[in-house]
Order: sequence, then C-alpha cells, then structure tokens
Amino acid sequence: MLRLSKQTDYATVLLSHMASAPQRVCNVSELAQATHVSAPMASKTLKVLAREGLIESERGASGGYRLSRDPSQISIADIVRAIEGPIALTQCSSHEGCSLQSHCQIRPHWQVINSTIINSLKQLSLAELQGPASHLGL
Amino acid sequence: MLRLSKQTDYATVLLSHMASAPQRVCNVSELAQATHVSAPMASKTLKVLAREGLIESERGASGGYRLSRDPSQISIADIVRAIEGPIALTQCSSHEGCSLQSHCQIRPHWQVINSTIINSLKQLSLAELQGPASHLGL
DNA sequence: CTAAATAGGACCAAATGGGTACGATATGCT
DNA sequence: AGCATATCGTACCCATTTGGTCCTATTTAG
Repeated sequence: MLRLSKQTDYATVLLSHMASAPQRVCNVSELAQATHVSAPMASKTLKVLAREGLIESERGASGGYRLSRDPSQISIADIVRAIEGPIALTQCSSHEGCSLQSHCQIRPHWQVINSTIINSLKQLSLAELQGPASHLGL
Repeated sequence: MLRLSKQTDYATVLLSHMASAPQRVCNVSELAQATHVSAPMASKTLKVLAREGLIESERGASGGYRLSRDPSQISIADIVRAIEGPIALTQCSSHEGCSLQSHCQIRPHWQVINSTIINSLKQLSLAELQGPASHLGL
C-alpha cells in the first residue's frame, strides 16, 4: 500500500541511535534495548545493513556495529534501498516486464513521480533525524 | 517495497484511457481491449473505482463507466487512495499501533516525508497524464 | 423476453513480510 | 588452550497481502 516495510522502519530507528554516537561500536543487544526493537529482528536488520555497506561490523567478543560513514552522508533513501532494494513505484519504472509494454503512455509520468519521491528521501540524512522535524522545505 | 500494487497501475491506465474521451460511457471489454488489462481484472478494478466515487456506472445493456469528474480534478493521489486506502509510509504515520510508540523521535520526520510524497501525487492529474511528461517542477 | 452489462461476492494460488532458530566463524580474555 | 561473546549466513515457518478467476444476482435496452 505504498508503504515501506517494518524492517525499514527498524533500520531507521537503529541507525538513528547509532548516529547519536558515531564511531562507537554497538552490539545487537544494546541496540535492541535502546530502540525497543526485538533482538532477533535487530540482528537480522543489522546484518543486511552491514552487507549493504551502511554499517561495518566487528566480529568476536566485544564486537558490534559501527556506522561506515558520517551520519550526514547516510540518507533515508540509502536505508530504504538497502532494505528493500531499488526504489520503484511500479514494475514498469524499474526493469522491463511491464505487461503493458509499448502502448503505455504513462510510464514516463511514473518515472517522474518516482524520482521526485527518491529525491525527497535523499534530502533527509541520519544527521538531520537527530534534530526536530523542521524540513518542510524538502 | 515502496511500491504500489499492480491494481493501482491498472486503475491509472484504465482511467487514463477514459480521460481521453470524458463523458463517454465505456464498458469493460472495450476498456480491457484498449488498455491490455485482462477483462476480469479491469472489471474488478473499475468496481472499486466506482465504489470510491472516481467513476460512475450505468448498469444494464449499453451500460458502462464514465468519469465522475473532469480529468483535471482527479489526481494520482486520488487513484492510489481509492485502490490502496490511506497513504501512509509507515505504520506510525497512520493509526496508532507503532510498537515503538513514545520513545520514537523520528515519527515526525516520517510524517514530513509522507506528506511530501502525497503532495507529489496530488500534483499530477489525469488530464496531465494525457500529455508528455513535462512535470519536472512537481 | 432476451441479451448485454454492472454489482458483489467467494474463492484460490502465489508472493511477500514478519519473525524465529541454528550452526559456523571470528575474537578477546583468562 | 579454551571459553564466552559476538556476528554471519541461511533456512524455515506462519500470517497477510496480492493477483487473478469465477459465479450468481440485478439492471436495462431493444
């Protein structure tokens, strides 16, 4: 329903907490407690974020996760893309396979809407999530 | 995946075709042929659009569907809302029920993003879908 | 009266999302 | 060396959503 998954929401909350003390290495249980995301889900989510390069992991005892870039360099769009893959409102705005292929005049319009949304998501970085929501200009 | 359903896509294509000759009453099989949406799905979709008031129906022989308003008065946001219900990116931006209730500082940010997206979708009307995609300003 | 339409469901199969579990591997500490 | 603490990868399950079909009213033109 034009909605992003809970996991994306979890990812945002987790990363937002990590951004409050970048550099620091947090383990899963700490993050789970701080964010009230269940430990298994936090773990699952962090693994994906690590695989996608938004965070870096340190294994072994006293290991954990750390942001791989400055919070200002990580946007909501990055998070969504990491968890859900390429952002594409409709099938036809991504890979081929739209069943209405050639005789569809509205595909370019979808693409415009699509990039508008992606831009909105790019505007907002983790760093800005720390402050109050005063991004009405985005 | 931040994606709208195929049915919403079908709805847009169907309505777009109807907008090319507003006032005219089209039946399902005509619309299905014109848009290459299968007749059963076209029927199912048009029923919803009629229930939601975007189009009006005439029953009986030589019946069919007709736009209930001028194409310029029907936006993509209307279509999405008709098919998928209220637009809300995350659970917490709609009804209560966000599991991270009170201690979530990023909810207001989601709401900002959410309304940005809704605005994008409101900007584009059926009438504008007829022309080329030159809505870069939206 | 009949044919052509929509209305409104029920229904089903496939995909997706949310969540859990488990074995493997890496690392710090004693 | 050995153990406790971590992440890694993946497999798995269940509930929900989606995509799609079909059938039976009901309505209306001719």
